[in-house]
Amino acid sequence: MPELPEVEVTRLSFADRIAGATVQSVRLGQPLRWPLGCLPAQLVGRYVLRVRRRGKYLLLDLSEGLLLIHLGMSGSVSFGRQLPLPGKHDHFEMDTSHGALRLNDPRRFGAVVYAPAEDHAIAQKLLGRLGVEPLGDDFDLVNFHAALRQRKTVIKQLLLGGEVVVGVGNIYASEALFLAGIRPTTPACRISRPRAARLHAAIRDVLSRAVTKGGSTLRDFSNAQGESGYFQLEAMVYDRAGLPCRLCSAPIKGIRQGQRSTFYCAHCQKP
DNA sequence: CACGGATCCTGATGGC
DNA sequence: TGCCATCAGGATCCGT
Repeated sequence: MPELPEVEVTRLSFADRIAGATVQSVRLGQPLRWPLGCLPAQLVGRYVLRVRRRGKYLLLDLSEGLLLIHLGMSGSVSFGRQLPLPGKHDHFEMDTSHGALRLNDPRRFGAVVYAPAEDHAIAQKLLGRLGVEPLGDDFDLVNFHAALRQRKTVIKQLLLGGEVVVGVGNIYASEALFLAGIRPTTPACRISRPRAARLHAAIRDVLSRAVTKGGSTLRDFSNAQGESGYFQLEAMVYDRAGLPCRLCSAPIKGIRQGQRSTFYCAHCQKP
């Protein structure tokens, strides 16, 4: 579910409300991808300074230390004073003076990790290899094209990898490549400067529009206030195999790349 | 080293 | 309240 827009929409939906709150208790459910890294009781009494985002991670700056939250494939966050009783897939809950923060994650690919302020290594291990933020000033065309030229991997896989640019997941990778007119199977190093420019613009465009629309999620995304972004942004190619291209009516192709589904229009997108 | 594949886990869906 | 195979928005680890 969560690519950059969904994570950012989640952040925006509770960052202001939780800022300044004091942690009152922490409850864990079943194990997530990684252990929390401290005793739940250790977080009690600290307060939440603010909530940032890096790639697909939510970063809660505490009065001492940092809490990293990743939503994995199926995670969603709720924050409120009157949450329903915890269900079987609620695997992290932090009660605060401003309300309860809860992670629901059926597949448990997500994680909540505490990084002590004095231990730089933990945050570094999770965040250290991440590429640039696509909606930030550091995402510039010259560096982007230079990075593409160094990589032999196909462009779809490179976008998903997150080492060049973060936040582009499986849906938006297909969508951005469609907008850029580039076939997902194209080796990154063979993309010319003008085509890299189109891709650069397409990534920013599709992600920023999705944030504005509240997260385009084509399935079950909802933000921390329970508001759904369902189908608010129309997919051009994602999950449309066999259906007519919205631009040229040619049938959309569905293929697999690295165990992930990819969709493209063979007429509108060139190798 | 860069790359491709297997892997973690639960739930939904569709064919039989 | 049928069974089985396949697929799902992520990211790490491991072998080559």
